[in-house]
Amino acid sequence: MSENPRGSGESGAPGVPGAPGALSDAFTADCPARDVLNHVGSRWGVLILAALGEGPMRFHVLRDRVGGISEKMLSQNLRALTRDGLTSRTVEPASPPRVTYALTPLGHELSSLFSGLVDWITLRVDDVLAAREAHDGGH
Amino acid sequence: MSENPRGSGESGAPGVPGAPGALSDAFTADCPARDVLNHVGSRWGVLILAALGEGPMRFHVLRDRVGGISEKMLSQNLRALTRDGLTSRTVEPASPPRVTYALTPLGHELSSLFSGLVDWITLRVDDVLAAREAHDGGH
DNA sequence: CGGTATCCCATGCGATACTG
DNA sequence: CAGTATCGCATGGGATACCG
Repeated sequence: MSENPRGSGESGAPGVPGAPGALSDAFTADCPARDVLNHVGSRWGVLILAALGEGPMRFHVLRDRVGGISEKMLSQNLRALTRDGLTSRTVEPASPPRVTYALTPLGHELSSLFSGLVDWITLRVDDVLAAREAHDGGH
Repeated sequence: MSENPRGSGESGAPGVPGAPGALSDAFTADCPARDVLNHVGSRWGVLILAALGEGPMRFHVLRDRVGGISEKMLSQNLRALTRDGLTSRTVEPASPPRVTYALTPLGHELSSLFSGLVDWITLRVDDVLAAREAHDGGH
């Protein structure tokens, strides 16, 4: 994403980025919170964290659990999540190398939120589909 | 929302979209739930729904609230969300046209989840940043 | 098994301009 | 005010091939 040319000219928006101890929320364009949101709320981030909420998993198990993800994307997202302190990577030295990913305490909090999201979608997907058809058909 | 429920777990045969009685969750690649997740969990979808959780808003107010969004993206996302039955679009016939967007009951449920996410990020962004610096510095 | 590197295309998204 | 249309590029992300 690019810089916001208008800067922080938000009217009434809470949080001034850069101010010491200021409350910076994800609604503000130029603040770190937005960056974290884009990481974590990416196409695969949600599913990976939600999957790891079910327990630690090895690479291929995780790849299996998150349907449709490529190894490249899994690896890439996992590195980003580990860098952000949300997941941990543990290597057990064995003849077949054994790498396990797990949630950190920080990641566990997020995982709970995302599990809630996944659950909501499972519950409401029919309603959304019905609304979509009603909208397309009726219009 | 759920603490850590296995509610979204796989029950029986996974990965067969359209199978009668099959529970289709967002972990499955080719199911509608995944599609909904990608819509709703997009870069702007989260912020738009979270913003509308504060109350109905007109176009430019919403554009102001969601820092950095272009009018094109706002319009595009708003149409998608309305099509999915998550937001409503109300036009008041006036000399300056007055259009107000609001959450539907369905959208309100999602908005609550996303507000939780935004709040979490606001709370934990410092921890993530610290972890990132520790990772980069130590590496 | 658990990755990384390269190629390449699809599309998300911003900038700009135009409309009712 | 509240959008839509068009252009163009940066990025996301799949396919494939290769490495420890």
